[in-house]
Amino acid sequence: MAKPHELRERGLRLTPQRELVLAAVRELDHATPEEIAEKVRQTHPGINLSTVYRNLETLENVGLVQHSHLGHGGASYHAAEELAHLHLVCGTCGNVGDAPIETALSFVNALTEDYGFRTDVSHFSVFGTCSTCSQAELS
Amino acid sequence: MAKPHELRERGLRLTPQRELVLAAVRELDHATPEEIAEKVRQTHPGINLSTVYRNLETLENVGLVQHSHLGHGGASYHAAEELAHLHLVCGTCGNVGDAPIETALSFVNALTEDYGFRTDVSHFSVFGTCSTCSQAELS
DNA sequence: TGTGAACTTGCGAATTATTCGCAATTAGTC
DNA sequence: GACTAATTGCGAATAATTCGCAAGTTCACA
Ligand SMILES: [Mn+2]
Ligand SMILES: [Mn+2]
Ligand SMILES: [Zn+2]
Ligand SMILES: [Zn+2]
Repeated sequence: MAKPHELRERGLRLTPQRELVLAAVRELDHATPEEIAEKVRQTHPGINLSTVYRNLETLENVGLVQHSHLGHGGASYHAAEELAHLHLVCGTCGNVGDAPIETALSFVNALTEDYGFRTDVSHFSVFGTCSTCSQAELS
Repeated sequence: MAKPHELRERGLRLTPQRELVLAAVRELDHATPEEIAEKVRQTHPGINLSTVYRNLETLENVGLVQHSHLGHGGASYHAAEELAHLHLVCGTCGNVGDAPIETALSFVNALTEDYGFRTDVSHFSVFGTCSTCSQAELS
């Protein structure tokens, strides 16, 4: 995982920390910097949280990882090559569900046509109420 | 602005701070707690930031204000009675554009039908690249 | 194989955003 | 007016993220 040339190819130096951060992002899904740090510590206990933050930023700059917002703040990271999908976040129970990007296709196209706005579907979260919580509301 | 009974009706006590916070949310648009505090200070210089936070939470609980996320974190508040609209946030220049909710109608309906997910269109921000930045990219 | 410049890391401190605890102050009720 | 519960201000506590800097590493190249 995280072959050397993936990083060098993009002009990045290859350090154990950087490789491990990238590997962790790929293994975990929608992971926060803190969760990524924890994962990396299984192999490299000494890694500092600020190193994780710096590497996430660097890796995002060269397009190897991306972040999105699932909760009311903070960022979660995922591998860039991962299949893009929508996040349906329930504001009541906090659950995060997935949906294929195609669901948003006509919406995305409408924004492009009407405003010339190119939507990054994988970055935005869709907030609302999940079906479970909707039903519970009927009480 | 912020007539007494609006608050009492909902079981809230009427304090100058609370009235002013609500008034500020209505005058400003997409305001952060800090911006709201500043606005309130024009009339009531002594207000504490934590009072603003507490009142925003209280007002949101009774449905008078709502929050949404425009940037990469933090929350912005707006009056609940305000016409709901989408926020198109450009990740390149940071601009926040508006679009009518209708644009998302078929998308929202699809989520309801496929997942029973009731989308809160006014809460989610749509990330992407605005037309200006898209064009600038062609260089 | 060295060497050195540029890049990274660890560490602790600084920021920023938000929340808490608590005593003093008010608002609403009777 | 008197009482009770809600609210405020204040300062401290958290949490999340960023910075500065000295020490350690990586990589290019001699
Ligand atoms: Mn939110
Ligand atoms: Mn973001
Ligand atoms: Zn739910
Ligand atoms: Zn832009």
